[in-house]
Amino acid sequence: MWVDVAFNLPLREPLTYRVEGEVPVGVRVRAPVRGRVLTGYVVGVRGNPPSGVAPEDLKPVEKVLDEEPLFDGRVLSLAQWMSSYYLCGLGEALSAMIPGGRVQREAPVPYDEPAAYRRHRLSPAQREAVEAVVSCTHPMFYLWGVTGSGKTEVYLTVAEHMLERGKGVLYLVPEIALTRQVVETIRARFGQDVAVLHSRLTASQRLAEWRRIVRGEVRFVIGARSAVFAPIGDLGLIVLDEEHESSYKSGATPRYHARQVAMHRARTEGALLLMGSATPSLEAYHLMHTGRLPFFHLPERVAGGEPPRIEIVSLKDHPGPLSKPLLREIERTKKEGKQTILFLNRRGFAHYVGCRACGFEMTCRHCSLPLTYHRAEEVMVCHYCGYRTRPIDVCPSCGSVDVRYSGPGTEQVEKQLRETFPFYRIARLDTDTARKKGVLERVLEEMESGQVDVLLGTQMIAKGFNFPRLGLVGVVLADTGLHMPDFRAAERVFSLLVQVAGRAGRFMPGGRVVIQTYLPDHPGIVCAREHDLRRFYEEELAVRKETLFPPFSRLVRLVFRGRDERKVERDAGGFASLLSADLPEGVELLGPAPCPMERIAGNYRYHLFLRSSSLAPMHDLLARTLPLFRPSSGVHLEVDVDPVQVV
DNA sequence: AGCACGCCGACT
DNA sequence: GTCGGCGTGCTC
Repeated sequence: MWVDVAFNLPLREPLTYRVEGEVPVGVRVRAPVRGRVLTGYVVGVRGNPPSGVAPEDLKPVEKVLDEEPLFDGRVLSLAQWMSSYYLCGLGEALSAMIPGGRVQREAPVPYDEPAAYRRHRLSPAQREAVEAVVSCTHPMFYLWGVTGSGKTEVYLTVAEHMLERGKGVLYLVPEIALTRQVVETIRARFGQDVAVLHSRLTASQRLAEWRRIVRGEVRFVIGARSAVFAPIGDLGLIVLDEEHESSYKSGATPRYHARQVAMHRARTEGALLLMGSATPSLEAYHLMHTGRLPFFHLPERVAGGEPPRIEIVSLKDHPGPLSKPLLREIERTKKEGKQTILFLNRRGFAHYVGCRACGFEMTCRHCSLPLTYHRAEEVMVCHYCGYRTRPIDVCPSCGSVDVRYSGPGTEQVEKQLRETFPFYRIARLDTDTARKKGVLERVLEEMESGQVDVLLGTQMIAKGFNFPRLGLVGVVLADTGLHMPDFRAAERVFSLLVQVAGRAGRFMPGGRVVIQTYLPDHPGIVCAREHDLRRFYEEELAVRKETLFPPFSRLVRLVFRGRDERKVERDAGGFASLLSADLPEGVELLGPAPCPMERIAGNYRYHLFLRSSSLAPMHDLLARTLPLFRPSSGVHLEVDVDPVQVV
């Protein structure tokens, strides 16, 4: 017999091989492709050789890797949809969906007995929410609830309802590592029917879990982005917690968005997609307020209490990195016997090193980005490619000694904290300090048990943790990212601030938040202070409408990258003219232009955008033109449908 | 994606 | 006269 095999290659069609005996669709095989032997997925079986190729030219499969299929027709049609939606090969889609581990006799995921489950009584609002969700006839539903409003209990109650009716449940979270409590609750409540697709699983363990799911031994799957592909049969519910999180978008080809895949699965498999967040994405808000997405609002915390008071400190009036008002609050918090968390999304000592005399700026030789000064190691580091070089104290361009180190990072703030409060117990958590295994866990434990007065850190401490003695949350600089030419910058800042504020008020009444900024009048910052979400969404929607960005349009981004700038530019221009030659009505071509981050790790980058009110004409155009275009050698083209990153 | 085939510049 | 650049085609 003959089998059609899809490989992790940008090929349009599967390739056909000869095989001995019966081989089902869904198994992996090793087969020769142009001299080398690759692993591919059997996506079709045929009794007769295909026409168009001489049967004697068909090579035999070298080895069949699986006894049992890894996927069925439903997974295959999802892969086909992925391939057409994200404009990638079928094999590329399957490779992104299915774990690539080796089949081993034993790669079991250890199962430890979960703690006993204590059922919580639902509040009237939560019961109402559950009612609204289970009676929903639309394939999607949104739970818009402030931090602490008990969304998780609603998800779990709906999940229980689905499981009782024999349906499967998929529960997606932005980062499984930060969801220990939820995972524990779920395991306690649903036992061995649960598969936890943890980021620490090895490839073989992932595959072992995938097989358990395929065999129908699992009815409940919890995991991050890639868990959206879990082959649960008779799917009843997909929970998408923290819907606004950008980690649901894949950074590699195919650049899928778990929310988009979940929507598609919900529609085609007859399941309900239940999304939730305290700060919905602008897309979700727009759908809710144009009546296309039913939703329920949970405006109050289960434990009651007022939202925290938020103070904005203008760094123009109060010099930083730690202003007088913030230092005063830290001191007061310590005197009350409470703890402080300080956020700064910038590690290292100084983010910018330049010469005041001639304007020389110290940038990476492989990236068009400034280098960060790391004081502990006495080295300049590029945070994009890792390039390291010696710091300067004399300008290499003009010889001036007026070299300025500015743009403070966590290292510098830590230094100032220790100098100001020599007797406080201060801890710092960023990729530099948490590199050593166990440090993260230890510091968080010390924080929980009250052995730390001030915890300073980057994004990695921004979510997922609840500290009972927390009294103050300080945002050292809210503006990071606002200068980037990214149409979602304001939305990101706003949702970070609202999330951070939510964390502060969670346990203690009278919790305080201090936000330092050079842009005290920025709408994202003002609205966060006022707890005025609607106003932010309406103002930001007006901006998007004016500038014609999502949700008022759809985008496809095409990035060209390579070492040779002239070739990259030429290819971007060449493809642009190919596109403009038969640009459909209503599709706009923007660019080509150098990316805002023009060079990363030695690669020059150019991009162009297609924009239209709907995806269909752009899909058609690209399905037509991409096969006609081959980038020059050394140039790579990446297609990003619904891009999130645009720099 | 890789790898081979094939046609134009500077070199033992 | 060749070695090697990368533009183009193909992979069962």
